[in-house]
Amino acid sequence: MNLISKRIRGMQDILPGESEKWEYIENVLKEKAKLFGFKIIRTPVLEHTNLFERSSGETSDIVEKEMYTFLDKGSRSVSLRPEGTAGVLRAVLENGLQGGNLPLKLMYISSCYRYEKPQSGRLREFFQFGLEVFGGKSALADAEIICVARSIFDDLGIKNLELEINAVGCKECKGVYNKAIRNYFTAYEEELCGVCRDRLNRNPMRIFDCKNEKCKSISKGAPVVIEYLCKDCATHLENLKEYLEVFNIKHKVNPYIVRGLDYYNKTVFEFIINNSQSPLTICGGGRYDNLSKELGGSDMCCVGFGIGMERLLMIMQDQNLSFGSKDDIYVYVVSLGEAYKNKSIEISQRLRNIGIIAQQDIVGRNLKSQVKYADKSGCNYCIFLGSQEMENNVVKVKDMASGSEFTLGLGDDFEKYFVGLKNTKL
RNA sequence: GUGGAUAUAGCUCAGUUGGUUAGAGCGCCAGAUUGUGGCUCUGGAGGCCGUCGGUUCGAAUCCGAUUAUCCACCCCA
Repeated sequence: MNLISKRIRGMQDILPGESEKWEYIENVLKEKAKLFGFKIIRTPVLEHTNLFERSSGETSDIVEKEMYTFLDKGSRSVSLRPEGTAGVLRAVLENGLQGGNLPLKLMYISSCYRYEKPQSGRLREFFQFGLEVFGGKSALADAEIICVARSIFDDLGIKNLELEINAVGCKECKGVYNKAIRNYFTAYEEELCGVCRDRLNRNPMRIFDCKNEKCKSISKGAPVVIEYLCKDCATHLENLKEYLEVFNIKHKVNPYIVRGLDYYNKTVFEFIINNSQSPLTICGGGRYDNLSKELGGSDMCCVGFGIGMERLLMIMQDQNLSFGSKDDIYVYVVSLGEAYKNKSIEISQRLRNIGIIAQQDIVGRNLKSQVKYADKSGCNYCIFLGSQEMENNVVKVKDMASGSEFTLGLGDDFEKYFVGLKNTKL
């Protein structure tokens, strides 16, 4: 086929067969978050570019080379959101929700965009599920969202999942620590890889992320943030650990977790899958108490996380997990000629009115082809409507699984029968 | 951004040293069976051989460029 236009690079069509899996996961995510009092927020895909420059940091890779940024017709620089948090926080501040009933708990499923080289599990358009709690200073807020994540993964049946937490300190302890760590790495400057030498000046903590063996071994001897926490930050971490105990959530402290976005303070955490060749992070988040002020808002404590939907789906498929079972009933109304079309429309409508999926022939096929189509599209029951049935005001019902047939009157019994089927299936 | 592989029907792929009108399996549509799905048989539709250019009497096949996809690296949620 020679279409005049094809899918844009890095974009994905989610077709029936696949879309049901998304629907299932999204429902689990939303329902679970609702149980903790989270409400859905929807924000625009497009934001002014400076929002992301401020939130992610102007020198971050995301802003420097991965954003879809362009001028709109009024010559304003706008960008497709590369992540979910900034837009949500902007919306909260702009609509004055920070002055309302706090803590405010919000969730979202957003499409996000990054101009990267596409690879399996990393497309240019991707979906992120996120939770944010605004106005929660206590470590209980941190613990609670971690608990939501943990419960979601448990509900989905994800295996080999570990929670790692860390503290990256506040402005003060971060400053002291950055000095210490810069001193340490400067001693090894010659041995570091090129990228890390650059990191040494810009953001030395990121050296921990390097996969270069040499850099890794040097990192091992480096001082860790936890040893440099101020009293407040240290207490916060201790409280978090205690709350996690109460929630009965296993965790370990990994002092080397440094998340890509540098707006985090105090708590950072990741859920990591350990069954594959290399560990894979499927959920990352933390506290970002300073971002609200950074964006020009009032002082407000924030904590949140994001889950990459594509990655979550991939892991579930790798682990052969179930995406729920469909308990819908689907009935196909087979009519044996044009003369019975109107009646078949009426019957289909009666079924839909009681919440049963109903289809009928709309292309004028013969009986055999109608049944074939019905079967292939997964129908549970076929209803036959022909001259014999019309005369007696009945239909013939066929159970497609067993192949058995019986006659059903078109009075009230008709609805009663299918409602009954529905109830036994639930 | 770097390297490697690939591109032929809706899908998975054959296609000889360059040689008539481009092939199979699956899927799709229909018939065999004028009131019944899964099995079988028969027929049919569906192709600018990714795109552009070059070599040649002749290109799906050789050469160049370009685009896209996959894998690894780089980077990163």
